[in-house]
Amino acid sequence: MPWRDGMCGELRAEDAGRRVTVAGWADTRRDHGGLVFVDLRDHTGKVQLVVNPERSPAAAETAHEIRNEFVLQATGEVLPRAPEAVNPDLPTGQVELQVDELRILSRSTPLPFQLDEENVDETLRLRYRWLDMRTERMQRNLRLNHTAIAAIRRVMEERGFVDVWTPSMTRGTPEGARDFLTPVRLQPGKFYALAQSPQLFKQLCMVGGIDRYYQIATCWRDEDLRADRQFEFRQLDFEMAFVEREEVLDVMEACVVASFEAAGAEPPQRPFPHLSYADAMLRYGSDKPDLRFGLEIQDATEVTRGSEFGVFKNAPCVRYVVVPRTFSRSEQTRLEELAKEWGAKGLANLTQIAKFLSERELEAFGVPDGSTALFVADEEAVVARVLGFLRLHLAHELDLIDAGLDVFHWVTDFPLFEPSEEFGGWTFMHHAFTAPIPGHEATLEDDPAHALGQHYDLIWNGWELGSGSIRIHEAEVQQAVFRVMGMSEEEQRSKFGYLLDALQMGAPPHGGFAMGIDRFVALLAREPDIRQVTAFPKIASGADPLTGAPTPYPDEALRELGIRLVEPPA
RNA sequence: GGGGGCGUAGUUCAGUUGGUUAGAACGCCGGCCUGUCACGCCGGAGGUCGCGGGUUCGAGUCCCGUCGCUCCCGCCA
Repeated sequence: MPWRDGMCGELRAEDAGRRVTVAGWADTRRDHGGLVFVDLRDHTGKVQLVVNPERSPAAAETAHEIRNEFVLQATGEVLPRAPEAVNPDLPTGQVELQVDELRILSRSTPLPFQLDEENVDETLRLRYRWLDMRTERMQRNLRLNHTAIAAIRRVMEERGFVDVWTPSMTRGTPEGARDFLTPVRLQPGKFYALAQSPQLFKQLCMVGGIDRYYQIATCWRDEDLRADRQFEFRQLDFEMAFVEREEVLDVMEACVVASFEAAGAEPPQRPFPHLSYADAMLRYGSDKPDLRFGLEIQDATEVTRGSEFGVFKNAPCVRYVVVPRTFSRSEQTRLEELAKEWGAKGLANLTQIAKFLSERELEAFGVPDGSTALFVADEEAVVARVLGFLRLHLAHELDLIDAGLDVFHWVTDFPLFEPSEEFGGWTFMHHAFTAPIPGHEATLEDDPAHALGQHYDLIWNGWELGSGSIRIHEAEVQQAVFRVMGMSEEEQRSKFGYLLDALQMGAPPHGGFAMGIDRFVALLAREPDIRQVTAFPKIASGADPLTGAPTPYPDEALRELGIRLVEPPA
């Protein structure tokens, strides 16, 4: 005897007359004293059970005991409902199951929260995630997560990618995010790090002739949690040998489109538009701009050079945004406060500074009536950042974003290096393995500031979905990059000797990409954070409210690992 | 590390200028009910107002501290 031979949500008018056994959870019970109605729910939906004491006295007796979320098994006859009893709000509303046999398979205590209640405290939901998972929302999200990954795997399969498992426990990378450390009993005093990404292993797969590698890879980073960040997350990680950038982007776009189609959503148009890093910073003040709205940043540096207006006169960079409305005195003050929080010295409103400007300047700005031009003058990086934040802030404040839009685009040609605030000198912008764009190999050591890399980011509505690059496949170039970062020959050997060795033993040109799956699925599900598409996420404090982890360990266990606890830093 | 928001019944919330016994809805318990579908009706239980201190004749309400949750900045190669 099977537990069930039909699914609750799938019964339809054409099933009338069938005898079926269904099993699931008691969603609601309407006990009329005689007749009892139970909405029985499984992951396919709900169906109404009718327990009639005249038809089955034993089932009726059992039915009175039913409470919310009891697990039930019911056998009976699918019958069409009388016309006036049809429930048009339920896909199964044409029929109901007249119950002959009813078994309570499992009982439930009253729940700590109601499944149909909205805005339930999230820590409580996570503490009892197995209940939360029964809601339509979580069922939809977890299944969408699966659907997207399944679609991606089909794309990779069709294109000849090979799923190769790479280690979770690996060598630490002190210059990246903080590592999660794993002590090892056999090697006391030493630590593995949980992989922040399979980056180097997938490159080694290319050297090993795998040609096209992919993995849905779990990655760990010990940094503060956010709406779009957890300690551990999965990424679609792939790498290809003998490819140009466009082939990599093509694979990634195909995965995005396939996921949309599998999810039953309208996929974005391909190919996705490209935007250079320089353009993104100039026009949007961000390397991951949200392109669902305008408010493009305008450059005024040429026009204001030598201006009579003191603030503009000697500023290395002057830019502005034109906002299609005017602001009150207090609104203007508030915006200026925000600009200062973001690092600006001030925020100039054109109408207030017009008296200091020349005809030529005023003409160049050409602000229409009813609009406001807001200026920032400072170092270029400060101007870009402040106007970038301001642009986003105003778009939300003034409701300029069409929530129905999905804008995908690439940002390309990133600088290879950025000034290192920690050490002085230079550090890489993304990672140390990105190849310079052709022609920049020779000069990168003399002029690191202007070396561009073959790096690309995929952006969806201002969220960075992932990034990739054409990698360095020549040991000399790799060593030049390490030297720019201030690494000695010895340091290079000790940290990355295995990579340099591999690059000297027949490394093909190669490149790849990594996309955060959870972030992608959260956006696809229109959820505000990745916890809503993750089965068992941690909360912002870094704890797991369900299991109570992390927990202290007894001293004996630590001693075996050669570890003694000290007071953590304040 | 810094800034903002929140914390009242199992849940979601209300709680006036500081004023008697802290309320509602849902859930829960008991009773009635044969066509309901958020069933209905009657009755009932349920509170360390996050915690600690202070001001006051009197604190859910004001002040200080603290804890928890959350969003953001830093951080996230």
